[in-house]
Amino acid sequence: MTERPFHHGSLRTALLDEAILVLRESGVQGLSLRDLARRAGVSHGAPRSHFVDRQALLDALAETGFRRLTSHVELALAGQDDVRQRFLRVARAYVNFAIDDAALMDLMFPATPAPRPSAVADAAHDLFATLDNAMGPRHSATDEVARESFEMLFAATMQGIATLVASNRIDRARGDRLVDEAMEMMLGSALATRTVAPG
Amino acid sequence: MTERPFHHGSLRTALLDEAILVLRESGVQGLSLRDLARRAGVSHGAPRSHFVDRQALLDALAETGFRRLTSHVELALAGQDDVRQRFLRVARAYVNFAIDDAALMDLMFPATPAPRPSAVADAAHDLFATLDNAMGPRHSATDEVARESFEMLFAATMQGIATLVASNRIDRARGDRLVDEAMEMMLGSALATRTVAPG
DNA sequence: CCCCCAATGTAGGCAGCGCCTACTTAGTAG
DNA sequence: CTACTAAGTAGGCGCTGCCTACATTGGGGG
Repeated sequence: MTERPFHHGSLRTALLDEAILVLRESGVQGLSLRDLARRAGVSHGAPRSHFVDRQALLDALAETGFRRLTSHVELALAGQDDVRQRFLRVARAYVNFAIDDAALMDLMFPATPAPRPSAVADAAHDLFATLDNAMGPRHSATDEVARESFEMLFAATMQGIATLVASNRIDRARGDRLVDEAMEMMLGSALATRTVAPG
Repeated sequence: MTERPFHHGSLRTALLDEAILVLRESGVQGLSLRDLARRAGVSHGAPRSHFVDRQALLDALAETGFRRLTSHVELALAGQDDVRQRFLRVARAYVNFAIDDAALMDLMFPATPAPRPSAVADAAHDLFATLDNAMGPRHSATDEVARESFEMLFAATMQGIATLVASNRIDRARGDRLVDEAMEMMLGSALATRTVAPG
């Protein structure tokens, strides 16, 4: 009577959780719906009840990726110390996430973009809104452009460092130092003084 | 008698050229050895004479990618104007390449790295050696670390900007401005003065 | 000059995959 | 209790990568 029940109960979550592990292990190429079904102990058609096709699974993974990254950033933002320390923590959190889940980042920022479900777009928006809030209150409308530039440059630099580390071009310790240097450079720049630390 | 000859003559090159187009059109997921064979007008087993498996094709693509990017950078370096202008041109060339061939960049900097043929590693090394030379003669042994940091930060930032543009997070024009701002920031930093423009 | 051989391409089979359809089971709402 | 729906099963289709056996070709050594 302790047989596996007909209904899994939380197959969708189980598939996503397992997919994250496979993604870390074998990349997106190694991700197969049938394999995930086997690992979950269900038939090969079962995932279709939760994901209309493979791309739907990848989109769901991207969404959870954005949400996890957002919560990491929020955690890094907690605390009352100065803006430099906070940004440094955010940068480290961002890069560490992007390194540990590099294949997931490729799903979040795909090289060949296609129209995405609004849930993914919303999750992505939330991440950048969080980064935006992290910079504190706005000071003037004219600095809005500079502020956005700074945010994009911040995200781009962290993403780029993570890419170099993930692809084994530089090792992790070197990447850590690079993050520190990048933050020093960015926070010391004129662009930053007009946005993050005015006056 | 004007039949297609039994031997293609330059199948390997034809496959690689066609693969670049498919890569731009459909990404790495859409790249199939059998499809490439069909496009080249040969049987589905023919590519095996030139690429032992699919990964070998991807590796060859990565190698040609590094070589093409290197030549773009070299072209951007031509000219006698000051180091700022040269670096700005290199940055634009790098970002434009990474945007136009974003899927190829993923093959060059894979999220799930595996041991790669020495030909790929050599081509990658050549690219970074070219970037290294672009910074002009070295000034002191103690600045060697700062110099490498600057190079890595340069590559990372450009790669990150390209990723944001390629994945449609920011548009191309915004990316162009971001490149300018990034270069202004990097060349104005203390790290740069210790390496690129000392004194 | 010719013949043999290595390189190149052909043909077919195998297992795994994504996607589709028809069917079954389980939980729930009326 | 019964109907309806969500969730899972089972099987088929065409595609893929990879493997093996075989055919064709062109070039280099006897």
